[in-house]
Amino acid sequence: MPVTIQDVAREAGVSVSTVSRALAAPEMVREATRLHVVETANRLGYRPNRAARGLITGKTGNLGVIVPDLSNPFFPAILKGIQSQARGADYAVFLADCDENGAEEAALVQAMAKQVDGVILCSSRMSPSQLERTIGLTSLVLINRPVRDQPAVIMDVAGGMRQAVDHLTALGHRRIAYLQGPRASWSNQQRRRGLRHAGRRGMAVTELGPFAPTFEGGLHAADLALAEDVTAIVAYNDLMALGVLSRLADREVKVPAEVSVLGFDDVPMAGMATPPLTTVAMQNGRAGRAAVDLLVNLISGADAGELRRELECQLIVRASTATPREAWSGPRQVAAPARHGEPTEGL
Amino acid sequence: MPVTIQDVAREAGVSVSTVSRALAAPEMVREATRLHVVETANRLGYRPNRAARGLITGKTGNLGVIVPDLSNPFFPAILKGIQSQARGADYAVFLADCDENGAEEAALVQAMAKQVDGVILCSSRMSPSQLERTIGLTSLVLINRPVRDQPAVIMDVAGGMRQAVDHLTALGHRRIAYLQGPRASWSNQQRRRGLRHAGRRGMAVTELGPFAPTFEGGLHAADLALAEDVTAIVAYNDLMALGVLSRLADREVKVPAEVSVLGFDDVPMAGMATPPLTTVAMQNGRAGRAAVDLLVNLISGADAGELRRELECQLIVRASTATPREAWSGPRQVAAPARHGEPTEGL
DNA sequence: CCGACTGCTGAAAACGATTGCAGAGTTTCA
DNA sequence: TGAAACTCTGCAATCGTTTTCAGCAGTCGG
Repeated sequence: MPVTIQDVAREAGVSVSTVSRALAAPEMVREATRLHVVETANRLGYRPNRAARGLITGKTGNLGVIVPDLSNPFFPAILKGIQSQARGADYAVFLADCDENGAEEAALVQAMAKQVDGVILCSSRMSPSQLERTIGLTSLVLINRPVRDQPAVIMDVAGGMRQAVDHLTALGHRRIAYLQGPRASWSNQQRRRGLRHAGRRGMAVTELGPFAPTFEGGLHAADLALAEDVTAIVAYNDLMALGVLSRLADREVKVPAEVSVLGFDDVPMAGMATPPLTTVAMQNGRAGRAAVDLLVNLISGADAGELRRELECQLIVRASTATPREAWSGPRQVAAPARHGEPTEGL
Repeated sequence: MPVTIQDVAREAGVSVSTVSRALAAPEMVREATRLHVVETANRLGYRPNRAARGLITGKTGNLGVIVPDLSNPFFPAILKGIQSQARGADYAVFLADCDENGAEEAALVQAMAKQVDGVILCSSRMSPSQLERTIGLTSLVLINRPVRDQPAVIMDVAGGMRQAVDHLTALGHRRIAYLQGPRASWSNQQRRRGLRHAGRRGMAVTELGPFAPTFEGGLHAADLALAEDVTAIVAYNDLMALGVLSRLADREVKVPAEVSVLGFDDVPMAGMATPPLTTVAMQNGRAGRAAVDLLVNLISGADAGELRRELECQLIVRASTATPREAWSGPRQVAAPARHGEPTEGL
């Protein structure tokens, strides 16, 4: 029922080869013929069968994307970038969710390998050995997980952390807490690396955790952080930071008057929290687009292409950070008269 | 380089036909041969080329999914359901995001049609005529948008609204406001349909809007709602409800002591808001799974399958709704002494 | 003992595209 | 004018699979 290249050829009165060339290699056929063929193809609504094409060319015209968890708002943002860039390059996108499971992720790549020209792995959860085995199954581009000389898009998280540190230093903070995410994760390592900058700025950092990188993890971590003698809390990501904010509100600790809170990722919710969360924004959309560029280059064999793309992070200053009015120390008496310092908003 | 059916045949000392049958139609080959072939195939790591198979069977083994906007937390939840169910049925999933644009959506279906066996449209943004034209391009299953006798998964939003109304009635509310979402949207229509139930319960409903179904829309709507003489605010969705919550907090209106707030969707953030939001939960994961079931049935031509699947909604009572302590009326004096009614939490 | 039947296997024709090769025109140049 | 060079187009092979059809061997009934 669908219109094939044969139909077009018959209708246009030429051979299938000519049709194929008219559409794919314009310079190989006479201009008049080309126009005629193209017109006929359009009139019939011909669209080449990609499976058939793939069979002979060995290319599928598809890209695969694997994310650890779709319900983590961090990934849809990347996905949108991948989507739009892939569409522009005339690739379709296969999506799979590995449920934070490295083995599942490896299996998915394996299953996808034959149906795609390459795969983009977002924040891969695979173990190094799994990853090592997976490389070579198909063209791979990693996001946020550099491995040897594998093409990758990485975000300069350490740089982002340095911005955060400088921001807090400038405000006058001298003692801060960092709430760790999953200890093994590359992102967590990078944040800690950036934290070393704090020492050079004469700031004392207390590392707590690891905690679950979730809202609940933040609730949990908040109490521990309050028990430390710090004036600012830097959370592994925004979800945790939101948890911290929530817990502090419950305990009637004023943010940012008494404690400043800072997150990572700039998820959509960050700007809507009370107070709006100061956070380190990642360029997720651009990361997705860059990954597609890298992958397309890799596929087309243009080894001239760069192998690694590093994206800057950007501190977004909102209302959850301010100059430390006073250090928080020890448990607070619930009924203590609140000092209504105006919240220094807008900084 | 990849191992083909020919390789397996040669290695096993049989013909390609036999290999094909051994793997796909076990009853057509002798048990001993089958085992031998299967063993050889596994040993060589053979995986059939789906493009080649698709060429002859006319089936691709792929499903397409189109969502209006990935960054809307409502859709990833559905997507996860689609994912896992599709994987179980041995289908791969093509994903596309139409950026809330009906024309784009139609174009995407068109582009996908040849590469998939069927498409799932989540909350389609197409106009009726666009949709009408799209039906027939490929097998189509709709989520949250019933059209004629097209197979669809729909959520009983009206029923959910009735639960919400009953909940508020039981608490003693008599005057509520409903903040509309996009007026043309099916979801909005359904919520309004459910609202008619309020009349039968002797409750007065003020409909406001339409507003943008976003956090900002909620900020906007909150002020208008406060100007009405109501004790509860029902928002089109959770994002709006969160906006309302935020705005009310800014204006120092206590929720739920002074006004109850209620949302729809139960997005992950709803439970993390302060106060945690009472909301009508949709079974997104199940909706996704059901859509895949419907689509697979449709594809396999088993017309015996049901055409429409209706899923119940479930009111999740959290802390943003309570008995109306007093009606809100007129602008509040900012410095008025707060009556610290304990927030009746847990209801 | 022969024919029909059954159960299993292999040869070959598809599916829809791309592409190397060769042939048919047309132009160029001696 | 003839041959060479060059353009353009068609034929046919090819990709990896499924599926139809036919064939072979063995079994069973008569």
